[in-house]
Amino acid sequence: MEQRTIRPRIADVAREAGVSKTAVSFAFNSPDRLAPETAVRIRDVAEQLGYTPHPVARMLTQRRTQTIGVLTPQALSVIFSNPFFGAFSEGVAGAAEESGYGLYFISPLRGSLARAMSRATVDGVVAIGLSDDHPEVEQIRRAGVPIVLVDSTALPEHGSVEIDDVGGARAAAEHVTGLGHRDVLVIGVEPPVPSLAMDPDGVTSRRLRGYREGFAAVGMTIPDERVVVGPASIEGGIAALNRAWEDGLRPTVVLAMSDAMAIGAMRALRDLRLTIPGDVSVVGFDDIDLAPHVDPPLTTVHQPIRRKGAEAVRLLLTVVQRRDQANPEHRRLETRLIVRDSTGPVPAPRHEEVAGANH
Amino acid sequence: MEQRTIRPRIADVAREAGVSKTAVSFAFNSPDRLAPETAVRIRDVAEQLGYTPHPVARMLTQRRTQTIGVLTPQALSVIFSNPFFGAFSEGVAGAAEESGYGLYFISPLRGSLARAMSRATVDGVVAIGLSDDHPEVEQIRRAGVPIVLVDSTALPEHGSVEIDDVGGARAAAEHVTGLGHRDVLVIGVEPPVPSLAMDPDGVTSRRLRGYREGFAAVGMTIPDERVVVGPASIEGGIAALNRAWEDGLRPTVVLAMSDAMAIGAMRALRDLRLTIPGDVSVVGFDDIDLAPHVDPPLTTVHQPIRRKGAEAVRLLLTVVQRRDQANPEHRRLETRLIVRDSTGPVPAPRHEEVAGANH
DNA sequence: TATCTTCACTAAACCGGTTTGCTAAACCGG
DNA sequence: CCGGTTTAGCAAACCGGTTTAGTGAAGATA
Repeated sequence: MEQRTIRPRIADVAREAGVSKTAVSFAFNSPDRLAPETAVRIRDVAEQLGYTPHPVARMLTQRRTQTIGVLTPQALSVIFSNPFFGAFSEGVAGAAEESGYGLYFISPLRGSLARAMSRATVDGVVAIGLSDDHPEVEQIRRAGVPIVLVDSTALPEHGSVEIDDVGGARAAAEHVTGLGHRDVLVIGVEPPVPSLAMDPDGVTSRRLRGYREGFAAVGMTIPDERVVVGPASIEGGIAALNRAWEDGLRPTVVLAMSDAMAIGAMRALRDLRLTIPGDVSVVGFDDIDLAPHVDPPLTTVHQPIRRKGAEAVRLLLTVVQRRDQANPEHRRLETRLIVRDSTGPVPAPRHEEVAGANH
Repeated sequence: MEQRTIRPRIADVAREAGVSKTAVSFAFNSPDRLAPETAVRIRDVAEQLGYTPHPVARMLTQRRTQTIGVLTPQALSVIFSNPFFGAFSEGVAGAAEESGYGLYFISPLRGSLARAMSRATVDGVVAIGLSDDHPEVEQIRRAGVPIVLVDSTALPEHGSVEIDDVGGARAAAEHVTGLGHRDVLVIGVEPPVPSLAMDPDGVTSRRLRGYREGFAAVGMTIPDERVVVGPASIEGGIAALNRAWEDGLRPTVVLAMSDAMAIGAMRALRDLRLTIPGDVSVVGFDDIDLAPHVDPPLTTVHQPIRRKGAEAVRLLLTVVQRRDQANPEHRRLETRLIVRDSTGPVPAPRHEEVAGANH
């Protein structure tokens, strides 16, 4: 019946209080420029009218939005299915809130990240997993907003936060080779856009390099056929492991690049009537909160997820607030292997070994 | 050295292309009002200048932001520590993306949710767990933006999505009473703001009602001393259980109102050298993705988390897009008990029973 | 008493777009 | 060849605020 109440504008308050728009603006933003009683009166009128400054108009004149964006090259609905991202967001949100910034999530709009970016009203962006071979990276950068990259170092002119992927992965590999394992399956995370070749600077490549270094130390290589990728979720892990299994791979250890995938892999292995770590050992990556609580408690590479998010925001805010793009900071956080119960010594060769598999 | 490049404005494009601002605007928004070749020329110039319409200015004139907000009464950094919220966000994000809407997270700004709200540039809000006894709820509603409530029915003039909390909780209680349990500990989720009394319409109250109904069926009551609350996280569960234990409670079953808390409780119980479900049974609530994978697989009340988020967005968008506040829709989604391995028959009375505890 | 400040407030320009109302030229049928 | 319609594009108003550059009166200074 009654149409939505039109929100009062600054002019309404001005008229009602018998002052100019300027005075109303002052009453809110610099009350000291008004006689105290005038300021109070104006704010009373505003309160009573239910007036509140229109945030969009305010953004326009102040030329800033007090908002930072979190840019993800994949749909949020897939990103959020990885528990890692929840923890990362926790770090981002904590640092943003602390500085009074709002949080806006930017993900591809009708297939285009650049389009989503141009729609976004943010003062700066934390981009997670945006590799420099992303087809739209140039357009995104041309938007001219400050960017901090997480998990991709490729663009040195922007600040960045990364972790020691290679070191962490190597430690994982050394751990399992030390247990006698030689037959490995690597489960990697799918790059957001199917590039022609695998981005050599992406997380997957870096961690793979670490795994290979670890195996190289005992004179082993990890052939490409032993590497399978999928989305970083439980489902992705299940699918990846089953695919490998159907391809005839019979690893004694699975190195997964995300805990969610590791958990999925464990599920799939169990469904194949295998025990962990009796028949197959599994190592994850991330050390999400739940890693110690799954069955069995997951051996994994710990990374400081929350801190990664928080640091990224702090880096971003220094350039946003100082308008100072010069010599951006690159920060690398440490990783470390956490040995729990999903890894154990290589099992004695099984009788019913499948012909032709893994030598 | 070089200051940040000033982004080109519509007037720059107009001048460069030798047309009016109007023409440029048309070239982007209604190209059919221009001669085809003119439209193309203008867009070429724009492209070459790196022009992209200023999103804030556009919002101002179009009087809409193409963004929806997710309102949480607690800090995002605490909200995100509950895996439930990741899944919920997944649902929200999926539905929002599908309709071309951006996602903005609104959480208290310097202690005030209303302040955060007035800063937020959104066309509508999905409010999760906003009870009507929240001190700022009136101010928030006065902002006049469409709101859909999730997990709180208290404001019938807004659309809402809820679940059958009572039924789910009752089923959980019936399950454990059926196993012979009588000594219960309820672990509830802390309301966002410490109200004077417990909000009778909050999730915690509703689920507690369900538990009580289940126990009432076997002639038992759950006294208030058997109910302890805390933040809905693993840590919160650990703390809650330990607190109860120190208070001398020795339950044979723990009913937790969130899986995260249930997992925390299991951890704490193990650290007390108790087995699950041998010594103590545990039931969760939510059925997060990881619930089947923890040790032991968690018996819990399933709720359609993603769908809850998606439905809320869809409800919101119908009122946002139709500008139609009339007879808002209230949707209730089903819950169901999923029995896994964290519950079992009540154990035979232990020898070393602590004097004075639980009869 | 004349001039200089300070104080309290305002009119107008501006932020960067979109939209409305209009005009001049091209087109069209009779 | 003339009046009527369409087409292509423009000037100006507008969205809802903030900020700049004053203005007039009161108080301070010489």
